[in-house]
Amino acid sequence: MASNEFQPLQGMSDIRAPEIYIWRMIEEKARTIFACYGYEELRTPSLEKLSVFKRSIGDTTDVVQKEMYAFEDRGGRELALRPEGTAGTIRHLAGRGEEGLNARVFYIAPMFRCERPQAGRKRQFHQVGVEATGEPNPLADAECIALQQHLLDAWGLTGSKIQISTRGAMDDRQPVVDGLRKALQPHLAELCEDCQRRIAENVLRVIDCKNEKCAEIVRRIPSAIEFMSADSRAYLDQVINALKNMGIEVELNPQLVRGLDYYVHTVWEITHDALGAQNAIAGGGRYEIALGKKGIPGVGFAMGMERVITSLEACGITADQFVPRGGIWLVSLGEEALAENMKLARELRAKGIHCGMELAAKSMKAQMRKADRSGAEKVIIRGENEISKGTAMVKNMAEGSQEELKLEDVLRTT
RNA sequence: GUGAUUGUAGCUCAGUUGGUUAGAGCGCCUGAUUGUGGUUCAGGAAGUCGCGGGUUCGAGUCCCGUCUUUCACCCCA
Repeated sequence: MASNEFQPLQGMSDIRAPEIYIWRMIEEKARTIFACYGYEELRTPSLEKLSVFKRSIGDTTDVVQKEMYAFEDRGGRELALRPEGTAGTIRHLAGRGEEGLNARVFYIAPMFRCERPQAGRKRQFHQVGVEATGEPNPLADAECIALQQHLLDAWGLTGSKIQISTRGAMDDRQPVVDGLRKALQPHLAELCEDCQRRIAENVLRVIDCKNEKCAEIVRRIPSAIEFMSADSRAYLDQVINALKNMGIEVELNPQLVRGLDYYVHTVWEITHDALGAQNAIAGGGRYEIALGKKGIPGVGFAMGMERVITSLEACGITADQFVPRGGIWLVSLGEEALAENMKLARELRAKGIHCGMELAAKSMKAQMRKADRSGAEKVIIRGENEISKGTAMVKNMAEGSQEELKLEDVLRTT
Protein backbone atom coordinates (compact mmCIF):
# COMPACT_ATOMS: atom_id res chain seq x y z
CA MET A 1 0.00 0.00 0.00
CA ALA A 2 1.26 3.43 -0.88
CA SER A 3 1.93 5.82 1.97
CA ASN A 4 -1.11 7.96 2.37
CA GLU A 5 0.74 11.23 2.20
CA PHE A 6 -0.18 11.44 -1.46
CA GLN A 7 -3.51 9.69 -1.37
CA PRO A 8 -6.73 11.36 -2.41
CA LEU A 9 -8.49 13.50 0.17
CA GLN A 10 -10.87 11.97 2.64
CA GLY A 11 -14.10 10.98 1.00
CA MET A 12 -12.76 11.40 -2.52
CA SER A 13 -11.67 8.57 -4.67
CA ASP A 14 -10.32 7.66 -8.05
CA ILE A 15 -12.73 5.79 -10.26
CA ARG A 16 -10.97 3.20 -12.38
CA ALA A 17 -11.52 0.10 -14.42
CA PRO A 18 -13.43 -2.10 -14.06
CA GLU A 19 -15.83 0.09 -12.03
CA ILE A 20 -15.53 2.86 -14.59
CA TYR A 21 -17.51 0.77 -17.06
CA ILE A 22 -20.71 0.88 -15.04
CA TRP A 23 -20.28 4.67 -14.82
CA ARG A 24 -19.98 4.82 -18.56
CA MET A 25 -23.03 2.64 -19.07
CA ILE A 26 -25.04 4.94 -16.83
CA GLU A 27 -23.83 8.06 -18.60
CA GLU A 28 -24.31 6.71 -22.11
CA LYS A 29 -27.86 5.51 -21.47
CA ALA A 30 -28.70 8.77 -19.72
CA ARG A 31 -27.50 10.88 -22.64
CA THR A 32 -29.54 8.83 -25.09
CA ILE A 33 -32.68 9.21 -23.00
CA PHE A 34 -32.17 12.92 -22.37
CA ALA A 35 -32.06 13.41 -26.12
CA CYS A 36 -35.48 11.72 -26.41
CA TYR A 37 -36.92 14.29 -24.04
CA GLY A 38 -35.26 17.26 -25.66
CA TYR A 39 -32.72 18.08 -22.95
CA GLU A 40 -29.42 19.74 -23.84
CA GLU A 41 -26.28 19.14 -21.88
CA LEU A 42 -24.93 22.00 -19.78
CA ARG A 43 -21.50 22.04 -18.18
CA THR A 44 -21.09 24.74 -15.60
CA PRO A 45 -17.94 25.47 -13.59
CA SER A 46 -17.38 23.46 -10.41
CA LEU A 47 -16.42 26.63 -8.62
CA GLU A 48 -18.83 29.52 -8.25
CA LYS A 49 -19.24 32.62 -6.17
CA LEU A 50 -20.44 31.66 -2.73
CA SER A 51 -23.41 33.98 -3.12
CA VAL A 52 -24.85 31.85 -5.93
CA PHE A 53 -25.38 29.01 -3.49
CA LYS A 54 -26.38 31.14 -0.54
CA ARG A 55 -29.05 32.90 -2.52
CA SER A 56 -30.60 29.86 -4.16
CA ILE A 57 -30.17 26.97 -1.74
CA GLY A 58 -30.74 29.18 1.29
CA ASP A 59 -28.44 30.95 3.68
CA THR A 60 -29.59 29.00 6.70
CA THR A 61 -29.68 25.50 5.24
CA ASP A 62 -27.24 22.88 6.50
CA VAL A 63 -25.87 22.41 3.01
CA VAL A 64 -24.76 26.02 2.89
CA GLN A 65 -23.89 26.52 6.53
CA LYS A 66 -21.93 23.42 7.37
CA GLU A 67 -21.34 21.30 4.31
CA MET A 68 -19.79 23.54 1.68
CA TYR A 69 -16.20 23.80 0.63
CA ALA A 70 -16.13 27.56 0.87
CA PHE A 71 -12.99 29.68 0.86
CA GLU A 72 -11.41 32.89 -0.29
CA ASP A 73 -9.25 32.86 -3.37
CA ARG A 74 -6.04 34.84 -3.72
CA GLY A 75 -7.99 37.94 -4.59
CA GLY A 76 -10.12 37.69 -1.48
CA ARG A 77 -13.22 36.58 -3.40
CA GLU A 78 -15.65 34.33 -1.60
CA LEU A 79 -15.99 31.10 -3.54
CA ALA A 80 -17.40 27.64 -3.08
CA LEU A 81 -17.26 24.28 -4.80
CA ARG A 82 -20.77 23.45 -5.92
CA PRO A 83 -22.64 21.23 -3.45
CA GLU A 84 -25.41 20.55 -5.98
CA GLY A 85 -26.21 21.31 -9.57
CA THR A 86 -29.37 23.39 -9.58
CA ALA A 87 -27.89 26.67 -8.37
CA GLY A 88 -25.24 26.89 -11.05
CA THR A 89 -27.65 25.80 -13.74
CA ILE A 90 -30.15 28.48 -12.81
CA ARG A 91 -27.35 31.02 -12.53
CA HIS A 92 -26.55 30.17 -16.13
CA LEU A 93 -30.15 30.27 -17.33
CA ALA A 94 -30.80 33.55 -15.54
CA GLY A 95 -28.15 35.06 -17.79
CA ARG A 96 -29.93 33.93 -20.94
CA GLY A 97 -32.95 36.16 -20.61
CA GLU A 98 -36.13 34.99 -22.24
CA GLU A 99 -34.74 31.67 -23.49
CA GLY A 100 -33.57 30.78 -20.01
CA LEU A 101 -37.15 30.81 -18.82
CA ASN A 102 -38.13 27.90 -20.98
CA ALA A 103 -35.13 25.66 -21.17
CA ARG A 104 -34.38 22.00 -20.64
CA VAL A 105 -30.87 21.12 -19.60
CA PHE A 106 -29.14 18.14 -18.03
CA TYR A 107 -25.80 17.69 -16.36
CA ILE A 108 -23.59 14.83 -15.27
CA ALA A 109 -21.03 16.26 -12.92
CA PRO A 110 -19.13 16.01 -9.65
CA MET A 111 -20.48 17.78 -6.56
CA PHE A 112 -18.68 18.55 -3.33
CA ARG A 113 -19.82 18.51 0.25
CA CYS A 114 -17.49 18.60 3.22
CA GLU A 115 -19.28 16.06 5.40
CA ARG A 116 -18.08 12.95 7.18
CA PRO A 117 -18.15 10.13 4.66
CA GLN A 118 -20.42 7.16 5.24
CA ALA A 119 -22.38 4.61 3.25
CA GLY A 120 -23.61 6.35 0.11
CA ARG A 121 -21.87 9.58 0.95
CA LYS A 122 -18.65 10.92 -0.41
CA ARG A 123 -17.12 14.38 -0.27
CA GLN A 124 -16.83 14.37 -4.00
CA PHE A 125 -19.81 12.59 -5.45
CA HIS A 126 -21.53 12.64 -8.80
CA GLN A 127 -24.97 13.58 -9.88
CA VAL A 128 -26.92 13.25 -13.05
CA GLY A 129 -29.63 15.84 -12.98
CA VAL A 130 -31.98 17.92 -15.08
CA GLU A 131 -33.69 21.28 -14.85
CA ALA A 132 -36.71 22.27 -16.89
CA THR A 133 -37.59 25.92 -16.45
CA GLY A 134 -41.08 27.24 -17.00
CA GLU A 135 -44.15 28.37 -15.12
CA PRO A 136 -45.57 25.84 -12.62
CA ASN A 137 -47.39 23.11 -14.48
CA PRO A 138 -48.33 19.76 -12.96
CA LEU A 139 -47.67 18.05 -16.27
CA ALA A 140 -44.10 19.33 -16.32
CA ASP A 141 -43.53 17.86 -12.85
CA ALA A 142 -45.07 14.56 -13.89
CA GLU A 143 -43.01 14.38 -17.05
CA CYS A 144 -39.89 15.05 -15.02
CA ILE A 145 -40.67 12.11 -12.75
CA ALA A 146 -41.46 9.98 -15.79
CA LEU A 147 -38.08 10.83 -17.24
CA GLN A 148 -36.43 9.80 -14.02
CA GLN A 149 -38.30 6.50 -14.00
CA HIS A 150 -37.26 6.00 -17.61
CA LEU A 151 -33.61 6.32 -16.61
CA LEU A 152 -33.92 3.84 -13.77
CA ASP A 153 -35.60 1.34 -16.08
CA ALA A 154 -32.94 1.78 -18.73
CA TRP A 155 -30.19 1.18 -16.22
CA GLY A 156 -31.95 -1.96 -15.07
CA LEU A 157 -32.77 -0.88 -11.55
CA THR A 158 -35.61 -2.65 -9.81
CA GLY A 159 -37.05 -2.24 -6.35
CA SER A 160 -36.99 1.53 -6.10
CA LYS A 161 -39.87 3.53 -4.69
CA ILE A 162 -41.04 7.03 -5.52
CA GLN A 163 -42.35 9.09 -2.64
CA ILE A 164 -44.04 12.34 -3.40
CA SER A 165 -45.30 15.30 -1.45
CA THR A 166 -45.69 19.02 -1.75
CA ARG A 167 -44.29 22.05 -0.01
CA GLY A 168 -47.17 24.12 -1.29
CA ALA A 169 -46.92 27.57 -2.75
CA MET A 170 -44.70 30.24 -1.17
CA ASP A 171 -47.81 31.71 0.48
CA ASP A 172 -48.50 28.40 2.22
CA ARG A 173 -45.25 28.31 4.12
CA GLN A 174 -46.20 30.47 7.05
CA PRO A 175 -49.63 28.85 7.58
CA VAL A 176 -47.97 25.42 7.53
CA VAL A 177 -45.34 26.40 10.06
CA ASP A 178 -47.91 28.07 12.30
CA GLY A 179 -50.33 25.19 11.96
CA LEU A 180 -47.78 22.53 12.79
CA ARG A 181 -46.43 24.46 15.77
CA LYS A 182 -49.90 24.85 17.12
CA ALA A 183 -50.71 21.18 16.62
CA LEU A 184 -47.49 20.04 18.26
CA GLN A 185 -47.70 22.43 21.22
CA PRO A 186 -49.87 20.15 23.40
CA HIS A 187 -47.35 17.29 22.91
CA LEU A 188 -44.24 19.36 23.53
CA ALA A 189 -43.16 17.43 26.59
CA GLU A 190 -43.36 14.07 24.81
CA LEU A 191 -41.09 15.08 21.93
CA CYS A 192 -37.40 14.21 21.85
CA GLU A 193 -34.87 16.87 22.80
CA ASP A 194 -33.96 17.56 19.19
CA CYS A 195 -37.57 18.08 18.24
CA GLN A 196 -38.24 20.43 21.12
CA ARG A 197 -35.52 22.58 19.62
CA ARG A 198 -36.75 21.97 16.05
CA ILE A 199 -40.23 23.29 16.79
CA ALA A 200 -38.84 26.78 16.97
CA GLU A 201 -36.05 26.46 14.41
CA ASN A 202 -37.47 24.20 11.73
CA VAL A 203 -40.81 22.58 12.43
CA LEU A 204 -40.72 20.57 9.24
CA ARG A 205 -37.85 18.57 10.67
CA VAL A 206 -40.08 17.32 13.45
CA ILE A 207 -42.23 15.71 10.79
CA ASP A 208 -39.53 13.33 9.62
CA CYS A 209 -37.88 12.68 12.98
CA LYS A 210 -36.88 9.02 13.26
CA ASN A 211 -37.59 8.87 16.96
CA GLU A 212 -40.52 6.47 17.49
CA LYS A 213 -42.34 8.68 19.99
CA CYS A 214 -42.08 11.73 17.79
CA ALA A 215 -43.29 9.75 14.78
CA GLU A 216 -46.27 8.57 16.82
CA ILE A 217 -47.23 12.13 17.70
CA VAL A 218 -46.76 13.25 14.11
CA ARG A 219 -49.20 10.56 13.01
CA ARG A 220 -51.83 11.96 15.33
CA ILE A 221 -51.65 15.57 14.13
CA PRO A 222 -52.71 16.86 10.71
CA SER A 223 -50.06 16.61 8.00
CA ALA A 224 -48.38 19.72 6.63
CA ILE A 225 -50.43 19.39 3.48
CA GLU A 226 -53.64 19.95 5.39
CA PHE A 227 -52.55 23.48 6.29
CA MET A 228 -52.05 24.41 2.66
CA SER A 229 -54.41 26.22 0.32
CA ALA A 230 -56.87 24.32 -1.83
CA ASP A 231 -54.91 25.35 -4.92
CA SER A 232 -51.71 23.82 -3.62
CA ARG A 233 -53.46 20.58 -2.77
CA ALA A 234 -55.09 20.51 -6.18
CA TYR A 235 -51.70 20.99 -7.84
CA LEU A 236 -50.36 17.91 -6.09
CA ASP A 237 -53.44 15.92 -7.05
CA GLN A 238 -52.94 16.85 -10.68
CA VAL A 239 -49.33 15.70 -10.60
CA ILE A 240 -50.30 12.38 -9.05
CA ASN A 241 -53.12 11.89 -11.54
CA ALA A 242 -50.86 12.65 -14.48
CA LEU A 243 -48.42 10.04 -13.21
CA LYS A 244 -51.17 7.50 -12.72
CA ASN A 245 -52.29 8.21 -16.26
CA MET A 246 -48.81 7.27 -17.49
CA GLY A 247 -48.78 4.14 -15.38
CA ILE A 248 -46.23 5.39 -12.87
CA GLU A 249 -46.79 4.40 -9.29
CA VAL A 250 -45.94 6.86 -6.57
CA GLU A 251 -46.52 6.86 -2.87
CA LEU A 252 -47.90 10.00 -1.27
CA ASN A 253 -45.82 10.74 1.78
CA PRO A 254 -46.72 14.00 3.52
CA GLN A 255 -43.87 13.32 5.96
CA LEU A 256 -41.37 13.80 3.17
CA VAL A 257 -39.28 16.87 3.86
CA ARG A 258 -36.83 18.42 1.44
CA GLY A 259 -34.59 20.93 3.08
CA LEU A 260 -33.45 23.28 0.36
CA ASP A 261 -35.13 26.67 0.46
CA TYR A 262 -35.91 26.93 -3.21
CA TYR A 263 -38.53 24.17 -3.36
CA VAL A 264 -42.20 25.02 -3.90
CA HIS A 265 -45.06 22.66 -4.69
CA THR A 266 -44.07 19.18 -5.78
CA VAL A 267 -41.16 17.45 -4.07
CA TRP A 268 -40.19 13.82 -4.36
CA GLU A 269 -37.58 11.31 -3.50
CA ILE A 270 -36.65 7.90 -4.88
CA THR A 271 -35.44 5.39 -2.35
CA HIS A 272 -33.92 1.94 -2.52
CA ASP A 273 -33.43 -0.64 0.21
CA ALA A 274 -29.91 -1.53 -0.84
CA LEU A 275 -28.59 1.74 0.54
CA GLY A 276 -27.70 2.29 4.17
CA ALA A 277 -29.01 5.09 6.28
CA GLN A 278 -28.85 7.37 3.25
CA ASN A 279 -31.54 5.53 1.35
CA ALA A 280 -32.39 8.15 -1.26
CA ILE A 281 -30.90 7.57 -4.68
CA ALA A 282 -32.53 10.65 -6.07
CA GLY A 283 -34.44 13.73 -5.11
CA GLY A 284 -36.32 16.30 -7.04
CA GLY A 285 -38.85 19.04 -6.92
CA ARG A 286 -40.32 22.19 -8.28
CA TYR A 287 -38.58 25.40 -7.32
CA GLU A 288 -38.39 29.11 -7.76
CA ILE A 289 -34.94 30.63 -7.66
CA ALA A 290 -34.19 34.34 -7.74
CA LEU A 291 -30.68 35.04 -8.96
CA GLY A 292 -31.51 37.89 -11.28
CA LYS A 293 -34.20 40.50 -11.26
CA LYS A 294 -36.96 37.97 -11.19
CA GLY A 295 -37.32 34.47 -9.90
CA ILE A 296 -36.94 31.61 -12.32
CA PRO A 297 -39.49 28.84 -11.87
CA GLY A 298 -38.65 25.31 -12.84
CA VAL A 299 -38.63 21.67 -11.94
CA GLY A 300 -35.75 19.24 -11.75
CA PHE A 301 -34.10 16.32 -10.09
CA ALA A 302 -30.70 15.01 -9.15
CA MET A 303 -29.66 11.40 -8.87
CA GLY A 304 -26.64 10.31 -6.86
CA MET A 305 -24.58 8.16 -9.19
CA GLU A 306 -22.71 6.36 -6.41
CA ARG A 307 -26.03 5.47 -4.82
CA VAL A 308 -27.48 4.36 -8.12
CA ILE A 309 -24.48 2.08 -8.59
CA THR A 310 -24.87 0.59 -5.11
CA SER A 311 -28.52 -0.12 -5.84
CA LEU A 312 -27.73 -1.61 -9.23
CA GLU A 313 -25.19 -3.93 -7.67
CA ALA A 314 -27.88 -5.18 -5.32
CA CYS A 315 -29.91 -5.98 -8.45
CA GLY A 316 -27.04 -8.02 -9.83
CA ILE A 317 -25.94 -5.37 -12.30
CA THR A 318 -22.22 -4.95 -11.91
CA ALA A 319 -19.35 -3.25 -13.66
CA ASP A 320 -17.75 -6.42 -15.02
CA GLN A 321 -20.79 -6.94 -17.26
CA PHE A 322 -19.80 -3.79 -19.13
CA VAL A 323 -16.09 -4.38 -19.52
CA PRO A 324 -15.33 -4.33 -23.23
CA ARG A 325 -14.13 -7.67 -24.57
CA GLY A 326 -13.12 -8.91 -27.98
CA GLY A 327 -10.70 -7.47 -30.44
CA ILE A 328 -7.46 -8.79 -31.73
CA TRP A 329 -4.11 -9.55 -30.14
CA LEU A 330 -0.94 -9.59 -32.16
CA VAL A 331 1.77 -12.06 -31.25
CA SER A 332 5.25 -11.37 -32.57
CA LEU A 333 8.04 -13.92 -32.67
CA GLY A 334 11.33 -12.17 -33.17
CA GLU A 335 12.40 -8.59 -33.69
CA GLU A 336 11.40 -8.48 -37.33
CA ALA A 337 7.87 -9.72 -36.59
CA LEU A 338 7.63 -7.19 -33.80
CA ALA A 339 8.41 -4.36 -36.18
CA GLU A 340 6.00 -5.73 -38.78
CA ASN A 341 3.24 -6.08 -36.19
CA MET A 342 3.68 -2.46 -35.18
CA LYS A 343 2.74 -1.59 -38.75
CA LEU A 344 -0.12 -4.09 -38.81
CA ALA A 345 -1.52 -2.77 -35.51
CA ARG A 346 -1.49 0.72 -36.94
CA GLU A 347 -3.51 -0.40 -39.95
CA LEU A 348 -6.00 -2.35 -37.89
CA ARG A 349 -6.50 0.50 -35.45
CA ALA A 350 -6.99 2.89 -38.32
CA LYS A 351 -9.93 0.68 -39.27
CA GLY A 352 -11.33 1.10 -35.74
CA ILE A 353 -10.36 -2.37 -34.58
CA HIS A 354 -9.39 -2.90 -30.95
CA CYS A 355 -6.02 -4.44 -31.04
CA GLY A 356 -3.22 -5.03 -28.62
CA MET A 357 0.28 -6.46 -28.63
CA GLU A 358 3.34 -6.92 -26.49
CA LEU A 359 5.85 -4.18 -27.23
CA ALA A 360 8.83 -6.40 -26.53
CA ALA A 361 10.15 -9.71 -27.74
CA LYS A 362 8.64 -12.02 -25.14
CA SER A 363 8.06 -15.73 -25.28
CA MET A 364 5.07 -16.99 -27.19
CA LYS A 365 3.59 -18.44 -24.03
CA ALA A 366 3.72 -15.09 -22.28
CA GLN A 367 2.18 -13.37 -25.28
CA MET A 368 -0.62 -15.94 -25.53
CA ARG A 369 -1.37 -15.50 -21.84
CA LYS A 370 -1.75 -11.79 -22.33
CA ALA A 371 -3.91 -12.36 -25.38
CA ASP A 372 -6.16 -14.59 -23.32
CA ARG A 373 -6.43 -12.11 -20.46
CA SER A 374 -7.18 -9.26 -22.82
CA GLY A 375 -10.31 -11.12 -23.86
CA ALA A 376 -9.31 -11.03 -27.52
CA GLU A 377 -11.46 -13.05 -29.90
CA LYS A 378 -8.68 -13.57 -32.38
CA VAL A 379 -4.93 -13.75 -32.18
CA ILE A 380 -2.73 -13.02 -35.15
CA ILE A 381 0.61 -14.78 -34.90
CA ARG A 382 3.57 -13.78 -36.99
CA GLY A 383 7.12 -15.13 -36.93
CA GLU A 384 9.93 -15.51 -39.44
CA ASN A 385 7.97 -18.00 -41.55
CA GLU A 386 4.90 -15.85 -41.90
CA ILE A 387 6.82 -12.67 -42.53
CA SER A 388 8.82 -14.24 -45.34
CA LYS A 389 5.70 -15.76 -46.89
CA GLY A 390 3.57 -12.64 -46.38
CA THR A 391 1.06 -14.59 -44.29
CA ALA A 392 -0.21 -14.70 -40.73
CA MET A 393 -1.63 -17.38 -38.46
CA VAL A 394 -5.09 -16.39 -37.31
CA LYS A 395 -6.30 -18.17 -34.22
CA ASN A 396 -9.83 -18.17 -32.90
CA MET A 397 -9.44 -18.14 -29.13
CA ALA A 398 -12.82 -19.53 -28.20
CA GLU A 399 -12.57 -22.50 -30.56
CA GLY A 400 -8.84 -22.99 -30.44
CA SER A 401 -8.74 -23.38 -34.21
CA GLN A 402 -6.29 -21.56 -36.44
CA GLU A 403 -5.50 -21.10 -40.08
CA GLU A 404 -2.75 -19.47 -42.10
CA LEU A 405 -3.98 -16.63 -44.26
CA LYS A 406 -2.36 -14.20 -46.63
CA LEU A 407 -1.81 -10.88 -44.94
CA GLU A 408 -4.07 -9.02 -47.37
CA ASP A 409 -6.84 -11.51 -46.60
CA VAL A 410 -6.35 -10.93 -42.90
CA LEU A 411 -6.75 -7.21 -43.45
CA ARG A 412 -9.77 -7.70 -45.66
CA THR A 413 -11.64 -10.05 -43.34
CA THR A 414 -11.03 -8.31 -40.05
C1' G B 1 -18.91 18.91 13.82
C1' U B 2 -20.09 14.32 17.46
C1' G B 3 -19.59 8.94 18.46
C1' A B 4 -17.69 4.26 17.10
C1' U B 5 -14.41 1.44 13.70
C1' U B 6 -10.23 0.15 10.35
C1' G B 7 -5.10 0.39 8.38
C1' U B 8 0.28 -6.00 7.46
C1' A B 9 2.75 -7.95 -0.20
C1' G B 10 -1.11 -5.75 -6.46
C1' C B 11 -5.95 -8.03 -3.91
C1' U B 12 -8.35 -10.74 0.46
C1' C B 13 -6.58 -11.63 5.02
C1' A B 14 -3.36 -14.68 9.18
C1' G B 15 0.21 -13.05 12.72
C1' U B 16 -0.91 -16.53 19.48
C1' U B 17 0.20 -13.27 26.77
C1' G B 18 5.43 -7.74 22.96
C1' G B 19 10.80 -12.06 21.65
C1' U B 20 15.16 -14.53 16.12
C1' U B 21 15.53 -13.47 8.83
C1' A B 22 6.74 -10.98 8.98
C1' G B 23 3.19 -15.57 6.65
C1' A B 24 -1.05 -17.81 3.51
C1' G B 25 -4.44 -17.80 -0.59
C1' C B 26 -5.35 -15.34 -5.12
C1' G B 27 -2.77 -12.51 -8.70
C1' C B 28 2.02 -11.58 -11.09
C1' C B 29 6.83 -13.42 -13.36
C1' U B 30 9.80 -17.79 -15.01
C1' G B 31 10.00 -22.87 -16.30
C1' A B 32 7.89 -28.19 -17.44
C1' U B 33 13.11 -29.65 -24.81
C1' U B 34 11.92 -26.66 -30.86
C1' G B 35 6.34 -21.14 -32.28
C1' U B 36 0.47 -21.56 -29.02
C1' G B 37 -3.80 -19.17 -23.95
C1' G B 38 -7.56 -20.67 -20.23
C1' U B 39 -6.17 -26.62 -16.34
C1' U B 40 -2.05 -28.89 -13.58
C1' C B 41 2.91 -29.05 -11.41
C1' A B 42 7.66 -26.70 -9.88
C1' G B 43 10.31 -22.34 -8.81
C1' G B 44 10.60 -16.95 -8.12
C1' A B 45 9.88 -11.66 -7.25
C1' A B 46 7.28 -8.58 -4.19
C1' G B 47 5.93 -5.55 2.41
C1' U B 48 9.75 1.58 5.28
C1' C B 49 3.41 -3.89 9.07
C1' G B 50 -0.59 4.05 7.24
C1' C B 51 2.62 8.10 9.31
C1' G B 52 5.08 10.50 13.69
C1' G B 53 6.31 10.20 18.65
C1' G B 54 6.65 7.31 23.36
C1' U B 55 7.21 2.85 26.80
C1' U B 56 10.76 -1.41 26.61
C1' C B 57 16.85 -4.96 26.44
C1' G B 58 13.27 -5.79 22.38
C1' A B 59 6.90 -3.36 19.24
C1' G B 60 3.17 -5.47 13.44
C1' U B 61 1.76 -6.52 18.63
C1' C B 62 1.26 -1.68 24.40
C1' C B 63 0.40 4.07 24.98
C1' C B 64 -0.32 9.10 22.68
C1' G B 65 -0.95 12.02 18.38
C1' U B 66 -2.08 12.31 13.23
C1' C B 67 -3.94 10.75 8.47
C1' U B 68 -7.06 7.20 6.28
C1' U B 69 -11.23 3.23 5.95
C1' U B 70 -15.94 1.73 7.32
C1' C B 71 -20.57 2.84 9.98
C1' A B 72 -24.06 5.91 12.65
C1' C B 73 -25.88 10.92 14.25
C1' C B 74 -26.87 15.69 11.68
C1' C B 75 -28.21 16.61 6.76
C1' C B 76 -28.48 15.34 1.81
C1' A B 77 -27.98 12.55 -3.87
